[in-house]
Amino acid sequence: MASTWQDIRNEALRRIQTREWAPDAQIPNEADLARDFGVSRATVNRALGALAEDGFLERRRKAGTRVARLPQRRAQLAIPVIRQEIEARGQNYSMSLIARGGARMPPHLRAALGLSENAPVERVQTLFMADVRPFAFEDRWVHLTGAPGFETAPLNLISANEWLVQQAPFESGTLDYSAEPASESDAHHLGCAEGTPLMILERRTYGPEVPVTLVRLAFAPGYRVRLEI
Amino acid sequence: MASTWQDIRNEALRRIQTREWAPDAQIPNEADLARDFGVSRATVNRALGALAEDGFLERRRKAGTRVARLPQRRAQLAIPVIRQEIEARGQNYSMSLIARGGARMPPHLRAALGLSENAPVERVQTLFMADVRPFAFEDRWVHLTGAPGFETAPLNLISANEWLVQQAPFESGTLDYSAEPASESDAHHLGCAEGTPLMILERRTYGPEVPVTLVRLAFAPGYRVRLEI
DNA sequence: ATTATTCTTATGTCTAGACATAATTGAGTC
DNA sequence: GACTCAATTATGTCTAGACATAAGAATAAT
Repeated sequence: MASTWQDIRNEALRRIQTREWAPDAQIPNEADLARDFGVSRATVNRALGALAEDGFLERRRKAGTRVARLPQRRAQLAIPVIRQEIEARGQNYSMSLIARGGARMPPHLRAALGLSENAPVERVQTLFMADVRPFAFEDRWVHLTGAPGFETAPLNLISANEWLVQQAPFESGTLDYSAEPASESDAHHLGCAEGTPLMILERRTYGPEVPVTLVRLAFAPGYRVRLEI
Repeated sequence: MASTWQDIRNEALRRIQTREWAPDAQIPNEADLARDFGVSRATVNRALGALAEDGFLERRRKAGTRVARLPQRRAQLAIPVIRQEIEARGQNYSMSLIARGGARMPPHLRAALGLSENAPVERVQTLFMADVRPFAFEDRWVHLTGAPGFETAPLNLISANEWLVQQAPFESGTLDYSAEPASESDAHHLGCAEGTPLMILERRTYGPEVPVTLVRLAFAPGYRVRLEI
């Protein structure tokens, strides 16, 4: 008879899915539900809050709670830390630093990250291997003001990715996946033919104050991005 | 002076980011933090729970709370409802039913969805347009037991996707993105050269009891999947 | 030494009551 | 009718206290 907040959430979800609570319709308020279920209002609040978090319900003070018109579910992707991704497959992770240095950053990339003309940047190119096969080729620009100490990071020992995750926790960012033909450089490093369709990830991350890094990752052919719902 | 649970969360996050609470280290227990911050334990619990949800902390009963070794942040993707995606760009959505009927489903696809040999399925092929340009080509298999009434859905008026979302709310599923060369069929419908790199989405959805649908979506060249953090 | 059993402890959750806050509703005014 | 302002109301959150539960730690039995 004792109901946990998960029980309430499951029952509410069932009513949504069976359309007992129709899309866009108001559902009873917390106080009434609490009475009906025989629990305290805090418990109902926890349950409905979780469903709102997951996009099944829309809640507004005074206006009440309604079922989302399109149950816009969100898929979650654990941000790829390449080492973990490789190790999760039971393969052996390794990486090698291909190139590193303060190159001139092309204006369109500068603009994409929101950097001024003379902001100090460093470019790092890394190849990641799963067992003996190339897994991904990374071309990264790091804004040194946004990642102090990066110039002296031992990138032969730890990948730029992991160094940044540990040393310069970011606040926000975007990931953009696209399908593109392998460039000459991609093909060379990944050992595939030029023009082969590759999954490309472009990632931008921003710290509390300034942009931190812009990354272009080219994955070896056959790579899949999996999201669970 | 009054602290909300968000204040506590922010302060905890600050300590994590400044490494005042180092990765993998234990942090004080809820009771102590509650005393220090001058709030109730429930409030601390709410704050730390949120940080655990976001992957900054790992919590286990009795063992206590520790800072995640790698703060594995999760990116969220709003599940693509194609009409919304097109309309969000300010373009005009339209679609046309290319083919529909009860074809024989290839064994490997059957297996992928977990269907038996004689489960009734229907195949639907749809082309989605943004303004006058092809946007995506959809090849969908629907398990009729999992989506009762689908045989008579007016797919010339409403897309299979929207019909299913509204009529057969699913429980779980997977999305798989990959980069593949355009097949002859893809190229024909999307108006690109065969072999052009395309973003492919393979989506499987399952109802409470049975599999519902397996979809392969080929997006026109240039398509990007964007995730926000 | 190894295994089973019993503390012990930190998190997980529920309750009842209270106040805060946003937003709609309705009343009163021009 | 259009506008302003106050009343109302549903959600958001806090508190203090309580019990539940998982799992590490200590103890007892093999």
